[in-house]
Amino acid sequence: MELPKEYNYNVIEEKWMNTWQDSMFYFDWNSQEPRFVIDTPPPYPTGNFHIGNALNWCYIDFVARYKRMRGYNVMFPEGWDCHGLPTEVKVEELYGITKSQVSREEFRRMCVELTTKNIERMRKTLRRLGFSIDWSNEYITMEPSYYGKTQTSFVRMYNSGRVYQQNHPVNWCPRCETAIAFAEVEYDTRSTTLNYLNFDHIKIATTRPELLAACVAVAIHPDDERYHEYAGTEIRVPIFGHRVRVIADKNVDPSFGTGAVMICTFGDKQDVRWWVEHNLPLRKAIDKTGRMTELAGRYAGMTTEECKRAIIEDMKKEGILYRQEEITQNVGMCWRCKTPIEILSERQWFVKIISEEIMDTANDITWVPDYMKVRLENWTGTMEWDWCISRQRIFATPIPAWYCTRCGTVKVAKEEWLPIDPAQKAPPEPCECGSTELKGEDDVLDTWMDSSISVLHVAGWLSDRPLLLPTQLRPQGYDIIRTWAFYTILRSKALLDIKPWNTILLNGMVLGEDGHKMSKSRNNFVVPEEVIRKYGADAFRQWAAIGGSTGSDIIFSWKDVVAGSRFLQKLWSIVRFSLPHISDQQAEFTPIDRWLLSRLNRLVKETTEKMDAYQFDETFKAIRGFAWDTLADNYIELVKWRLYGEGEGKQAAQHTLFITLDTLSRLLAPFIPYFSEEVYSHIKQDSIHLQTWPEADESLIDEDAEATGELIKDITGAIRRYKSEHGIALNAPLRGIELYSSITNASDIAGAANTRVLLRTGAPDFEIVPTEVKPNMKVLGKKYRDKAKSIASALMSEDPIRVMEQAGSGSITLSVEGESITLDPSYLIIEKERLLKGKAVDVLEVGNAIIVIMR
RNA sequence: GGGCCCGUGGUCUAGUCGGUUAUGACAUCGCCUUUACACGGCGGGGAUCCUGAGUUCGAAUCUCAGCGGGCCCA
Repeated sequence: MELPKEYNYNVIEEKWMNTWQDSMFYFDWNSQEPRFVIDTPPPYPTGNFHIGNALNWCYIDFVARYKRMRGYNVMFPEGWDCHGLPTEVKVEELYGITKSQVSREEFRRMCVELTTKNIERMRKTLRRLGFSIDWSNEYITMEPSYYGKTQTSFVRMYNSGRVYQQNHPVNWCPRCETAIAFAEVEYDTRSTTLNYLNFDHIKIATTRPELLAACVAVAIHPDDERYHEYAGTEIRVPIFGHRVRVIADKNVDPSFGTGAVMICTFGDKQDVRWWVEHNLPLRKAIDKTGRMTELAGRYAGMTTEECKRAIIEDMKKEGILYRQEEITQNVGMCWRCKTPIEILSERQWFVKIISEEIMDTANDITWVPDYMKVRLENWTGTMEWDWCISRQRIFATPIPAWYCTRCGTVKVAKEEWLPIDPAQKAPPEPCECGSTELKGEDDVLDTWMDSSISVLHVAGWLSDRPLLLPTQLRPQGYDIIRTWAFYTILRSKALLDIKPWNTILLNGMVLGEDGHKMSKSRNNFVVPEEVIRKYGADAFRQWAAIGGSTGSDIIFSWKDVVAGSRFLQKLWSIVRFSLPHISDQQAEFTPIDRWLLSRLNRLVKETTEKMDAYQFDETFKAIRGFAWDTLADNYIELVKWRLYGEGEGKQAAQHTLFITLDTLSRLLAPFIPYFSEEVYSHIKQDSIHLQTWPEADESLIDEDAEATGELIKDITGAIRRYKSEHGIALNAPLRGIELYSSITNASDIAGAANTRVLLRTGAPDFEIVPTEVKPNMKVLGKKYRDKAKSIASALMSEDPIRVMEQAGSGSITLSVEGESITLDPSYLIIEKERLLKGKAVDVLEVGNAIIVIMR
């Protein structure tokens, strides 16, 4: 069968995509084989599987396919992390409504509908990219079967004291009107005004005069001579008139502003620290919508901005404000809407953070690359408050709790009631006080409460299956170490006291071609679908493999994708040439066959080691180098004459090609599944993806065979170059070649050169003239240390002819700085030139071989 | 302000437990249609290995400082 000249990736990829059965990649819950369970990141169903996800999934697929071929029972599940504000915002946009205009159930239904559609679109991209996902283990967090588990995890952690409800300062977005966790706070530098105010006899400086009503103390540094006499006294807050304590605290920076600061509830995190430490009262001046409360007197009802302007005006008039200056400061903002956050004290639900437990567990996990662990350490070290898990939103997992309207008791659901939406359903039993008047909790859970149990879900937690914890691999981007990795470790330990995974594999971010983060505004945005359409999934996957080392940021580059598609075409040409010639019949290998097989087995050994270390770039580059350079440009050129003829060695070449093609298909299978399947389908009637990874045959790795083969290859190359330089057609015969070398079988050289080759022993009758003596610093330096330099320069100034004569007798004696030194010839290299004695021949030298070409 | 990573031909990149001539790709220039491939082959040119200092017989590689870039965070 004649293969088409061009590799038509789109036709072939779609053919195999539609042929492959999902069941090929199902995890077998009953298997006795070693298992390899992957805690795949559940993407947010935006509808578009972006290129950063695609890089992450390529890594996962390389591993999943490789491990399957190594005999592991692999689970590569796919989850969807559905809940969250972005979908709420999108639904409001789509329907032109706000969420308060429809019922909660109706709004939730709209979100579910949109999410379902988005998931369907993203599934198509996942399939087209050739990912070997186990669709029998798909999960969707918005479904009751999943969020019921989220609720169970909540209930269990409540019962064990790891979840609690409390009035506590929380980060609050006044626009979204919800509490958020530290992980959701972004920081940006903004310029603002520092206002200097007269507080009776102390001057204070503040960037937030609108919080004057919330002032609960004034703090000064204990060693500050300007103020220390006032420590412990009371002072009147201007405008509002309430009296507050003056406290001394070493955390005050005396050089900032006036050296005196007002403590408010709450202007920033430091206020919260002081508030706790000095047991200060609470004054709430800002409400949940970002407006001033009754406490703010005549400013009540204003937004914080309006209040700030008004209070500044008033204070200027009254001579309280005496100076203003511009400063820059970092402002915490809501990750979603970029509104500056407030810190409000609210009754919220929290998860207790035990930093030591997280770090101990992290230390028991293998981090790839290892330095990424530091990011978790740094983040864990900065945790000051517990994780606030309640959110004032709709599209999320409901908190399964009720409040008794009579006695106020909080009733948390029993496990057997779950899943449940307390906003819609009353608890099946009355309050302890006997009342059946219970109001359901309106708050919902942070979406990370869903996704941080992904690992428990895939490991079979709360199912009738065995619990497969710890799982083998967590693959994820380094940008979500402080969230997903952190929370998952926390939850796995809190719920089951087991680490979630043995290994965490981090991928970098994908940057646009200009080296910046991809964004629509920079116009450097590329979507995977566009790449597939132009060059196919296998070319895209090659970019993911070789774009950079694991963990580093990777620039998307069209030329890498183009290079990938060219490699496919090159491979296709190799296959197209080889297929009519391959044979599984054994035969006596020639030196060049043994050379190729040795290199092939070395490749298998090397790629196996690199795959085990998750070094995809190095693995793929090694395979590509072998296929392109060793196999195509050298081996095939050397054995063509044998394959075309009918003589001795034909069978050996056919069998060598067969082994090589078979092995190469297997090595390529994890990276380019479509191409390797197509090739293998021409070799055997079976899927490459059900085959085993090749094993290196150590007996075929042979230094001598490689040295001999390398020499044959280099000699042939030199002859080819000679022809090229002399304008001789590459297949034209020469008059004759005489070869002085260690080679005993020159038939492939003769075949490739299309010229008779006479093997000669000894050396041709040339005059050998040394031209230069080079010291071998590697050995010389080690032995003679600080003397090496002067020996080297003495060597180089010696007469090369004299040195060569001495080297012939076994040792070289030199005078170095008045001292006589005897060197072994191995300490130096003598560059030589061979002069002809007027013969009608050309001479080429390759290593120790001398090629004499009859003109 | 702290932490992490990175600075290698025009561009991107390998190498780095110190040691001859620094890897490869793309681009560029020259030659070549030889029955797998011109999306190819062969060859050439092109690098202060960011800067400075130190350690060492010897530094792209180790140490320190600086400059520049990216990311995470306060």
